[in-house]
Amino acid sequence: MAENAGPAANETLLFLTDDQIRKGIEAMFFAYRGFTADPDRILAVQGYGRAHHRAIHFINRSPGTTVNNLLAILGVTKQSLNRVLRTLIEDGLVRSEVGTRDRRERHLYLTDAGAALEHELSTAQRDRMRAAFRQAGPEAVAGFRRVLEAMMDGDMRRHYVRFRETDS
Amino acid sequence: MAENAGPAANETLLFLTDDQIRKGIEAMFFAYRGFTADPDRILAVQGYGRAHHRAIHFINRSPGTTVNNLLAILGVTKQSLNRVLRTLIEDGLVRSEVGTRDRRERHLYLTDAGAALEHELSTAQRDRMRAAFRQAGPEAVAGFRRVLEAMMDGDMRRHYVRFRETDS
DNA sequence: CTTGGAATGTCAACAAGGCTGACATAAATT
DNA sequence: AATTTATGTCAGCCTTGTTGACATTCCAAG
Repeated sequence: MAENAGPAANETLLFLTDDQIRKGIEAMFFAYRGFTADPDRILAVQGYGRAHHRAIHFINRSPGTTVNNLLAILGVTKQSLNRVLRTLIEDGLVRSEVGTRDRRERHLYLTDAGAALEHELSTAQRDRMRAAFRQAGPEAVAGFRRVLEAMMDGDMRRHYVRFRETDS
Repeated sequence: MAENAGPAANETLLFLTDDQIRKGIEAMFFAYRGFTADPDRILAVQGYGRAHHRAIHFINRSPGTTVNNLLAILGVTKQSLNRVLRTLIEDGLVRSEVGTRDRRERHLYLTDAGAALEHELSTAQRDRMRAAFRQAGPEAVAGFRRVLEAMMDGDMRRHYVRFRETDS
């Protein structure tokens, strides 16, 4: 959208000094901690971890997604995901259905209990994000998103962009 | 789910819809993966992990910092930090000096080898951050920082803000 | 139709790096 | 002298990453 063809070049490039870059790096580090803090607290009570949250989030995001699909998004090994998935299924939060078209595939859905936990987690995380957005203002939010999108690996950006298409 | 204000506020608060918030959440998730990907690759070769990177980063940022200081910044237990620190000291990347003013304290410094690894890691991470900053532009970077600062926990923001001053 | 390879998912075992609890030691403080 | 503070260590647990081995299913070539 808005392009940065603005002021004099030396002014503009101040934001690219090593010191500014390092400040950005530390901002990512500290902010990510805040980003995960609230869900982590909820998950700890139930004996789950961040991996469970990620699985629940993306199953909720794409009901009926396959294990392979989830692997590509989460970027972990299938064995690692499978362990998390197994506990979620055993605990009745996730339902796994054998594919009809291809019976090797397992399609994943949240149960009512799973949806309830998802809601609790995402509410906590959204509350913090919403407060930060509100405090920073709409233009800052647009910039936040532009920088983050530029920071993603290409294949991850693909997953991110694909999700965007589902909105309005 | 939506915590939208009245219809009149709709236009100005579009960036606070649940859908926008969710995009921000997923942007954080995917971007953080990119953020750590390059250092992770370097660290894996040397047999280190992200915990070593964090220790090295903050020792480099505040040479002579104490163990307790580092604990507060990193937000881990001393047992956990000590394990990482011990390997770094054994491998000759970090030097631990008994404090002169208070001889209970250990002041931490990077050795030349430690500084070399730090430089390799931060170069990789900075390159990506710089590319993202350049691509997004200065206004976006300002917004990025504003949102991240608002997302931090209060005590973490304290460490973040303090980084310019000579610490301890 | 059969068979071999590819895709998908599961089980087992191991390592990194969090955590808690208990305890030791040395130095500073009261 | 007693207590508190800063640090280090041992033991053991949990989550979550890894690889290796293996079962099941599908599909396509022979």
